Amino acid sequence: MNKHINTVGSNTYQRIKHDIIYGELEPGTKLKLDGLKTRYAASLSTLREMLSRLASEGFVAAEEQRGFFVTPVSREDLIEITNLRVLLECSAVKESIENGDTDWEGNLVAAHHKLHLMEQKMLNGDETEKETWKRYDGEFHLAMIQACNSKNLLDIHATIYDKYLRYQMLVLTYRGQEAVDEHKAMFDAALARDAKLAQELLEKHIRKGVEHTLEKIFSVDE
Amino acid sequence: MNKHINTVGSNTYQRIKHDIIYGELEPGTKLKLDGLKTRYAASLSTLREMLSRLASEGFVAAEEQRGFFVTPVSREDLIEITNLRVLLECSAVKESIENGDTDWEGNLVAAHHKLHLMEQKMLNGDETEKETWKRYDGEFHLAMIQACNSKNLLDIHATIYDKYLRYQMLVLTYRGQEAVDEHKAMFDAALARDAKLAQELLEKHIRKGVEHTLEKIFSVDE
DNA sequence: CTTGAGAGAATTCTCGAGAAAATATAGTTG
DNA sequence: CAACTATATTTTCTCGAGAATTCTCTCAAG
Repeated sequence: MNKHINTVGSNTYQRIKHDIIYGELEPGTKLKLDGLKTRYAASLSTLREMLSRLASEGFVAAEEQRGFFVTPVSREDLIEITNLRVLLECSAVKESIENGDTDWEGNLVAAHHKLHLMEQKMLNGDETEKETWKRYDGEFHLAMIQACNSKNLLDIHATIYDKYLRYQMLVLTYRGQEAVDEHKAMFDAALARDAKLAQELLEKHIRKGVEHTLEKIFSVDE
Repeated sequence: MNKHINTVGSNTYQRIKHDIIYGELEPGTKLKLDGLKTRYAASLSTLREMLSRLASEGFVAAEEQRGFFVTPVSREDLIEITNLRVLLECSAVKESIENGDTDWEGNLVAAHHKLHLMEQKMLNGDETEKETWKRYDGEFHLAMIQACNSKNLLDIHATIYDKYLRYQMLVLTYRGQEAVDEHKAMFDAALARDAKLAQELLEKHIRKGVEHTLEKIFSVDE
């Protein structure tokens, strides 16, 4: 299915990134090279190379001569990430709806269908595949903006989305029917080529989801 | 003045990045590790680490098992970069104008003053310090958005701006009095706290500058 | 009881060497 | 002469070791 990238480097890169996003490496944790060496079975040089990459993407904080840390989380950071996501994704969805061809529509229909199936599963109480569900959610949002004609924008968006995803994983709340309806409404607006409506729905959708998250994570502490 | 970072790594990182932005390493060039090793006097591991970083920022293209290249330039890419810069910088300037405190105003006044002095020099035919001029230009634009309250946005903007700068350096045109007036108008709008006007002026300013560049680089070829 | 200095330990930073893969070259066959 | 194969060369990828730096703990002085 998905091509297996076989260098030690890109493998550990993906694993570390995954572990940060999905909370297995907790925010603020010191990433000691020697510890990572045993955990990921890679050499110091290789690890440094990948940590450097993750640092420039913002998942890792690097301090000169003092090592690497998992980037901490904070209320302010989540708000910044959210605003950026709204800005980028709303801009992209407009372009995408205006430029999208038949292939784009096809992929969008498929992505929404897969997401919808998973959402039904979740509504029925099956919470065994939260990670898969979130992946379909991401793929649906990506399908919406795929035709925006800007590789640069899609790249930046992907990173921002992953950062948003990390916050989601810290609580992993499911808004239920409400979110399902929002996805459907956005999907319909996109097929109807109503860019303005899609933008409005998208912004509300994103902000509502994050409010939910903000309350749960940063209600008392930090 | 500016603190000298002394590790071999960050030094070569800065030098390679500089050489890419200022065209000393031409777009598309194959970056052979062994060649870089002699040029920058650093080991393979260190070089790989820094090239990986530059790759994830988009200044270098990395192909699995096939090495590193200076990211190519293209008309489409410049247009994408421009649209992103407009999107990010206009959003940031609005926030900044609405939130900026006295410190922000002070820095902005200083940045505009320095830029203005340099522009006068350029108008008088002194073109010996183009790099300094472009630095002041960048610092002015940064000063405008500095108070936007989003580290994430400022980070992304900085990278996008550097990419824009590389295209500028490929031609290095000077629009003269026109650009000077535009800077002044934006500066005045910011001090008058007229966010909407500042946004409009900024978008026009950016797009005009790029049109100028587009014509010169991609008029015939590629 | 706090503060500072200094030795020792832990950690990061940098390097060159060997393994793995890709590219270029030469040789052979149809 | 073209196309394929085998070999040689180049280049990337990965690793562990040693140097440089930071951190930690102990102990003494005020």
